[in-house]
Amino acid sequence: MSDKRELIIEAALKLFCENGFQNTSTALISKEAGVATGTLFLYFPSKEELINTLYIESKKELSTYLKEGLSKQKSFKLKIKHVWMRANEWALENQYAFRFIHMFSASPYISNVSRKKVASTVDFAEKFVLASIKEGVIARISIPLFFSIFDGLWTSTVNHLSTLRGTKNKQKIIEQSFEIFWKGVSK
Amino acid sequence: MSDKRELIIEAALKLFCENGFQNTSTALISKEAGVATGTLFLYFPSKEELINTLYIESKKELSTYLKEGLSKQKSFKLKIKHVWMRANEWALENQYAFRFIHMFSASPYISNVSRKKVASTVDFAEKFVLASIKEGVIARISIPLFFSIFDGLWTSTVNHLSTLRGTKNKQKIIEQSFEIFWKGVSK
DNA sequence: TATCTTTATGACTGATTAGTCATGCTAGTA
DNA sequence: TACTAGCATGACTAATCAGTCATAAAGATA
Repeated sequence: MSDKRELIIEAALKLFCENGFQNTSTALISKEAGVATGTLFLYFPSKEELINTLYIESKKELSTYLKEGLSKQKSFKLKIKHVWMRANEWALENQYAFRFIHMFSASPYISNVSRKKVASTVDFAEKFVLASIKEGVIARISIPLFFSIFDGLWTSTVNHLSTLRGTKNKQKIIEQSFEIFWKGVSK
Repeated sequence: MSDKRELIIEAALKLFCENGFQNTSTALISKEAGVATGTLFLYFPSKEELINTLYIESKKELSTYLKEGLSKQKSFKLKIKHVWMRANEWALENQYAFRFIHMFSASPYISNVSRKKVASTVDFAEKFVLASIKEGVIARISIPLFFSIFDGLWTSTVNHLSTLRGTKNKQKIIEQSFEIFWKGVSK
């Protein structure tokens, strides 16, 4: 992957988060990235494609990060907690990417193409969540609802964290939120 | 309030939800509303102001709807459940307004002005949530985190509901989600 | 009916923007 | 040094859009 492509991605993520899709022109992105206006269209056929790519790649990065070290966790609770902790860590370390995913998910830009391309983001979790329901570890709810709740709690936790200062404080909130989630979904 | 103003608000809500802020021109909104392009600017000084107004008025409507009949509920759990049920009902009945609030909250458009103007949306709940924490009914978490979690779970529940068919099914999910929320936050 | 006020219209404009393309640059090869 | 291939440039353009304004219609008042 080219150096300039990466610069454009970084710049676009930042500007879209700070000013929204509407108020971020391709010229501005190029300027922020330190490349010519034409260069952007060398790597991305259109602004919309750039936005979709940003989403797909951010989701992939997140997914990879969540899976790392997962197999070491033995119990279902530990597995889920591992994913929870890493999801929150990732969001704090990649604030622009996190906010972008959030913005994009809420917007109607999501094309069917991108929806499908990232359908596998939580695939890895589906198996053990299903297994846990069968084992009676967690309440009898549908998998999509389970993921939806995880996602909603994750998002609101991170949004809450961004209003706080202090690393220790944040760690405490992340643990607290997980306990709330776990109390809620476990049997 | 003028008739045309209302038509513009309805049209704008619909189009913004369907096409996003970027791909919805003021001309298109006027056309959908059945008024002249100039008329929009008679009621709203700018597109941005229109967007802000949409947010503020939707939030106010929601807030009013949530408070209705609240005083009849005796226990804290019943009060919160009342708010939860009405929040979900409102979202299903006002899908565009709900999606708009969601979109807008995720976007950076939120100006400080609108943030302040709607700060009172959940004011009414603050008192009895605080009281309940003191009474030991719910876990010792901060009020903002409590509201953040409520909001996150509400949003993800409604998003999940929109993928389903059948009123009875939906009602079941709403109850299920509330139980998860309540198990999570209560002591 | 005549006069005044308010509300509505839509053609128009200045500014902005996504995307193009002819040209330039750089690095690899011989 | 001469040639080539592909990356990079930024001035340019066709299209679009937010917002204006001169004009007109509709209501109100007397």
